[in-house]
Amino acid sequence: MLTKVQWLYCLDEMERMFPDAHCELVHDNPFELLVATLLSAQCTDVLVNKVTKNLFQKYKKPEDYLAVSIEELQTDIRSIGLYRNKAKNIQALSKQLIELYDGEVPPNRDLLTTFPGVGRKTANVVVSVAFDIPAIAVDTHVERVSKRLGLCRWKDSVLQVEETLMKKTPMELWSKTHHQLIFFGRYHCKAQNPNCPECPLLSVCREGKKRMNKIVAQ
DNA sequence: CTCCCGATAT
DNA sequence: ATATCAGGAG
Repeated sequence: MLTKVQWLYCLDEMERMFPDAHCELVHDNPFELLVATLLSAQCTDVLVNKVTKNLFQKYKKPEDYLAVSIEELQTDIRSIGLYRNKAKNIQALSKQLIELYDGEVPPNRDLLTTFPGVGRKTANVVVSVAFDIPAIAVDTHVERVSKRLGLCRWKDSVLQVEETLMKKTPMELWSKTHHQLIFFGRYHCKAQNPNCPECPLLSVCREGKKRMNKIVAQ
């Protein structure tokens, strides 16, 4: 397991690697971020941005998503994948926003998770990015990197990973650390072929040292 | 646990 | 051909 000192070393190195890590989902307001994040499930943000570029010109407010048929909305987001669920969720979410929140996205994680298609990860992204509320959204990259490093156990749930990250990271760094973990996972510690030989975190990484030993043994 | 699902990288 | 992508719901 990583010690507190080793984790703080990782934070320092990731700051060197990705000093300007940020949310890469293009958006102009909390509602657009909510829709973009919902669309991003099991899909790259590059593809989400390609779709939302047109989508956000056509649909500005929750009412706009309810003014079209489900089939039309499906067609507008089809290239994203999982488009039937996502179209249904966007319309149901829009309806709930209008009826209960006057069309405004509530800046509260627990309220956000009551929306259809919005789980803890999506809610954490919205409160953190749109409202500057400290949170650590655990997506596939954050989970993989945390487990490879040995910050948490392989069997841990995403909620346990999030709790460990919050416990071991100073709260004022939560949002920045969250984005740096994503950049690190996306561009360096990739799911396929992680670049361990050139990794600044190799000296403290459980999985990295294991992989390097395998290479040396051959 | 399974299902939803198209686009892209390997 | 297969793995993976800013997951969530049943």
